Amino acid sequence: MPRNLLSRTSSTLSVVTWNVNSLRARLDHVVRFLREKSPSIVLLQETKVQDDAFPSDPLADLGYNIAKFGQKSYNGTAILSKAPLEEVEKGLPTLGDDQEARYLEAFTSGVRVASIYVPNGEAVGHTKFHNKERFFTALKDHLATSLRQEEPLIWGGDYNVAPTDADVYDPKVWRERILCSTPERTWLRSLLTQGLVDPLDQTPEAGQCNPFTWWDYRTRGFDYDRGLRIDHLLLSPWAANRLQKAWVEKNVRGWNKPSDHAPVMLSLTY
DNA sequence: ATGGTGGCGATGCCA
Repeated sequence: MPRNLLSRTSSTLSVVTWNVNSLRARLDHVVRFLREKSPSIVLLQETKVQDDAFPSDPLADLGYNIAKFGQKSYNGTAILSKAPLEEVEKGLPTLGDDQEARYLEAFTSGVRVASIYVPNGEAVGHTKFHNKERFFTALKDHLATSLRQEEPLIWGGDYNVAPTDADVYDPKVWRERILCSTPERTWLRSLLTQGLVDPLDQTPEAGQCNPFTWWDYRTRGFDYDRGLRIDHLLLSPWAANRLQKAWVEKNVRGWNKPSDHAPVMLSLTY
C-alpha cells in the first residue's frame, strides 16, 4: 500500500451553536465552555451587544478569530473560529440594508458557516409571525444560492421552530402554538427539502423525544425538563456525510444564571 | 396559575 495512504491523517472539526441570551451577561459561561470543549467553530446568537462594545479580548485570548454582527439591546450574531474567517457577510441578501442582526456568514476551515437567529414570531397570525415567514423565505432563497456554490455548509442557530412533536415535552400543550405550528414547521422543513440535513432529528421510538435545547425561564421549565428542541445545526450533504456525532450540552443549562438555551454541538471528520 | 423569569437599560420591550 502506498505510504501516503498509510500516513494520511484525518482531523476532527467541532462546531457549536448557542443562543447565549446576552454575551456580556454570559461571558463567564462562554469562556468556561470554550475552555472545556475547545470547539473549532462557535456560532452565537442573541449577543445583545453593539460591535464596538463586543467583549473580544477574553475570546481572542482563547485563540479565536471573531466576526460580529450586533445591534443595541436585541438580537445579534457572532462567529468565532480558530481558523481565519473569510468572506464575512452580514445579513440576508433579500432583506435589505436596515435588517436586524439575525444572520451572519463566513468561510472558515473549508466550510461556509452561518449563525442564524430566526424571529420568535410572538403568536401565530401576529405581525411578527409574518416577519418570521419573511425571514424563512429569505433563508430559503439564500440557501438555494449557497447550495449552488457546492461548498460544505453548516447553518446553525436558534430557528425558533420545534420540527416535530418529538421535539416538544408536551405536544398537546403546544399544539399549533408559536414555535410548533404547522406553518412554522413547513417553513423549517423547506430548508431540509432543499438538501440540508438535521442530524438530531432522530426517528423516535414510541414515547421517545429528541434532545431539547431550550427551557423557558418563566415556567421554570428546566426544573421539570419541560423543553423544546428549537436550536439546530443543519448540514449540507458534504458535511452530513462526514458527521461523527451531534449532541446537546444540556448540563450547561443547569449552570448558575444560565442562558435559557443549551449549546448544540457536532463533530466532523475531514 | 392566561402568570411566571430574565436581559437591557432605565421603561417598557422582547423572549
